[in-house]
Amino acid sequence: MSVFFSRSCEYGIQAVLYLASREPESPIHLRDISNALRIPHHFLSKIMQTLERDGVVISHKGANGGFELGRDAKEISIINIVRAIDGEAFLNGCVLGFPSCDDTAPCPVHTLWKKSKENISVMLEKSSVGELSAELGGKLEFIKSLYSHNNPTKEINV
Amino acid sequence: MSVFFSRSCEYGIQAVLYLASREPESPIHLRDISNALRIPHHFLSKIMQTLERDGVVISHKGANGGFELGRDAKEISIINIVRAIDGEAFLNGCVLGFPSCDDTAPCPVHTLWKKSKENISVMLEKSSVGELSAELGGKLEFIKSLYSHNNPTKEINV
DNA sequence: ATAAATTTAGACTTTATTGTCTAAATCAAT
DNA sequence: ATTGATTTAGACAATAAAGTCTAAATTTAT
Repeated sequence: MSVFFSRSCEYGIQAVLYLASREPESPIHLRDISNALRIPHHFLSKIMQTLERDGVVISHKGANGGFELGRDAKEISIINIVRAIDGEAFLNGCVLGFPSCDDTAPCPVHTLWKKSKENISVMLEKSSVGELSAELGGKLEFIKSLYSHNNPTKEINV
Repeated sequence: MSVFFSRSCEYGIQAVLYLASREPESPIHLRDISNALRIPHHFLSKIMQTLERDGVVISHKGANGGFELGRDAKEISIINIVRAIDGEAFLNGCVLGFPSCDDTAPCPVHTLWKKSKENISVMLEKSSVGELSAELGGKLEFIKSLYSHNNPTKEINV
């Protein structure tokens, strides 16, 4: 697991990037996403529901259903996904776990950690998933390549 | 819990900082540490054993036993504690969980994350626990103050 | 209307982490 | 030697996170 996000959150970010990479197709079936990203189908289902409630994605039920981005890809940042899934507390709190650590009673690494947090916030806020997927040359090639070393052809979670 | 370290790791860092802050006293009883830091006694015991195996601390059994730093406080960095407890993988791997993300096949935030990682590495490597506890005006006052809002006097884990 | 495809819901299982409890081993002081 | 204080060991429990399974609800297409 990432040092930073829960696995649910990782999956959510991956799925939204995948949707962005396939625009303007839509909607995309959950099974397409879970197959492409090797994410357990029903697990991803719950994550997508969370993102739906938060407006990050829109779901369409029934035959020919699926998911699409909730708004323009340029208007969705990673932070929106993280907030929806891991909540607000992910960048609050002392990195060493001291309960009352703050600017007035800082823990030993408080100042250093603050700088790192700023960098991370920039990473999460400033780039939209539209930009992120476009930078990679668009489309879904980058995601496919990220799995090519492991399971070249096999589909799972069927 | 921290966004970054396991709770075990948080406790380990806190405990080592506490030892550094009380130098040159030694050894310090486990119960002193767990009381001061509100850490479950036997849980901390296992963490200290892990740190002992890694040479970060030295234990003394029996009456008048306790723990002391395994070497000069200037020679111990947070990274040493993290490596001992959370292992090597904590800063490896893709922050989005893509299994083959690397410089040649980067995920969308690979480059941005790399910069953040560098900042965090500096934080963890460059400052020794000696410096960190000294910067705070020495001694353990900073740690006491970090709990003063909660349980002013009560001792737990007895 | 019916059937097929899909999302939604919720119970359940598995696994990892965190925390608790009891007892044994070790050492210092008397 | 005995006692008391302490670390060490390991079984166990509680909680949270991750993953699986079955069935219901919804929608499109025929």
